Amino acid sequence: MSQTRVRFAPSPTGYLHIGGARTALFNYLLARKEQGTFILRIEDTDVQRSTQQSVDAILDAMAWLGLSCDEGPFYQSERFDLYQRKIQQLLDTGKAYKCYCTPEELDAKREAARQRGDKPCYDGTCRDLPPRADDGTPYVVRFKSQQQGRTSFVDRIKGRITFDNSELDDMIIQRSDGTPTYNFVVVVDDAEMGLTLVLRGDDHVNNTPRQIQIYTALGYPVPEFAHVPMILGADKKRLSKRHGATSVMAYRDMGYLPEALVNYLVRLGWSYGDEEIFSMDELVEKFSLDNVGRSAGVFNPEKLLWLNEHYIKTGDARRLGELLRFYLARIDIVPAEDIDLALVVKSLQDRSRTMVEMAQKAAFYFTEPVVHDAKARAKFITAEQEEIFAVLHEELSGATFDSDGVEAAFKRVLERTGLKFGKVGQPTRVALSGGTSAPGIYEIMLALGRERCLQRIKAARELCANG
RNA sequence: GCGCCCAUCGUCUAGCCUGGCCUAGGACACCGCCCUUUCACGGCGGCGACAGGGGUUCGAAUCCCCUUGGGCGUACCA
Repeated sequence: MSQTRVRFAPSPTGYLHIGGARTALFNYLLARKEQGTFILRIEDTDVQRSTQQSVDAILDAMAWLGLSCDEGPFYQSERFDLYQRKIQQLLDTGKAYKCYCTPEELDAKREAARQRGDKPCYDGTCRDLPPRADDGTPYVVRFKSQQQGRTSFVDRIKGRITFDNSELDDMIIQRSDGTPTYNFVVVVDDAEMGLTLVLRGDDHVNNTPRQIQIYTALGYPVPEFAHVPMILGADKKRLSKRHGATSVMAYRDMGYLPEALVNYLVRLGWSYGDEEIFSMDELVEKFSLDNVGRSAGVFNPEKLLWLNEHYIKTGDARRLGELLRFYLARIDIVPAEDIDLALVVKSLQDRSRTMVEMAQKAAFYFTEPVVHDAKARAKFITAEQEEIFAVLHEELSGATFDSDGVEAAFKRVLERTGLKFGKVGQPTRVALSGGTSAPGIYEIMLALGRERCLQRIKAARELCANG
């Protein structure tokens, strides 16, 4: 195990979204590649907005994607004592101070600054106040930031980034209710958990200089940073619900395979030459921050769909069969015991872009009696086809039910009736599946098995007779 | 407004660091042809980009500057 320690630190105020999933994935990949440690930390300092439900949703989504952590989940809400001590330490060393300005005053000052066209920074009213006995007046604790000079760091993705310290105001590290704020706890935790690299979203670059100052004030070593670009919608705006689903689990519900989402997400912002398809194992081997791009990427649902199609096409039929059960259940279908789901999957793998689609297309296998599409029936189940069904029934009765066997039986039907493939194939398809658009007829026969085939052909034949 | 970041086909990207191999490669989507028992799959081909302007250089997608465009931040959210 190497020294590399990274983390994913979501705040449980909703489900795991696409952007968060990619950040988690990159961290996970790095940890695995370097045989380091992947830590999961739940950032729930905002007690109001955090819910256990969200925590569970995030955990579920990570498990589904296959992103297992080595340590955690840790909950910041359980570490308030630690933060408290660190804040006191800062207060004691004069690196933080109590601020008695009210939210209303702050808002007014901010607004005034905006009016003047100035940067709306805290003006430092309480910065140099003499120590004051605690008389119950509410206060927040502010970090006394460096005002001279510059703070700069080398981002592993973006290169050197420099901020003028005059840009940084004294931010609040403890609210008036005594709870610590994000920018403070993130530093304490990242340091206490021994992170060697902080890999997170682009939206945090602006927080980095102030965080670096806190590391220094607290005497912690500063880790490396890597800021991954945002994911945008087609309109180049930050990805949100109006761009479609942003929840990872929504993709599972829509019939996406986790490996497809993982593959898509990793390629959005990272590349490895011209390669497009990567298994998790390959990613662990090939992933590197060196090939992560610096610019934001647009989420492209169609490419994700293509990848999903690919993984369905090449996936193990038995595994997909088990997954299919889940999607079948969602449309109230409980597969019959005697039908091998792997055969069903094999017949549909090249025809389904999502598992939801596969379940829909698979429905006919499990529906008794078969519901015939009206147009298809009018055209292919008429008096004209009665003989076909009769002969087919006979041949299938004696056929061996393997792929050579059913094919041979079908060929004999062609010989006996003197008809061409198409003339017999379509009626057969309709009789067996109910429609004209379905898997190959041999595949259907094998999945259905002899009894069901004979039953369905017989039913079709009866329909012919009845007009 | 101010600050930080970014900029190659519609989209994801290769190439950029270490200028010439780039008449800019791959993938998705789209279009066409082929294959074909339906629907699909597949195969082949096509369309399509270095944001603009200045430099530096024998030579720039690659280096520098400006402009433009976009993203992020600017909370007692994270």
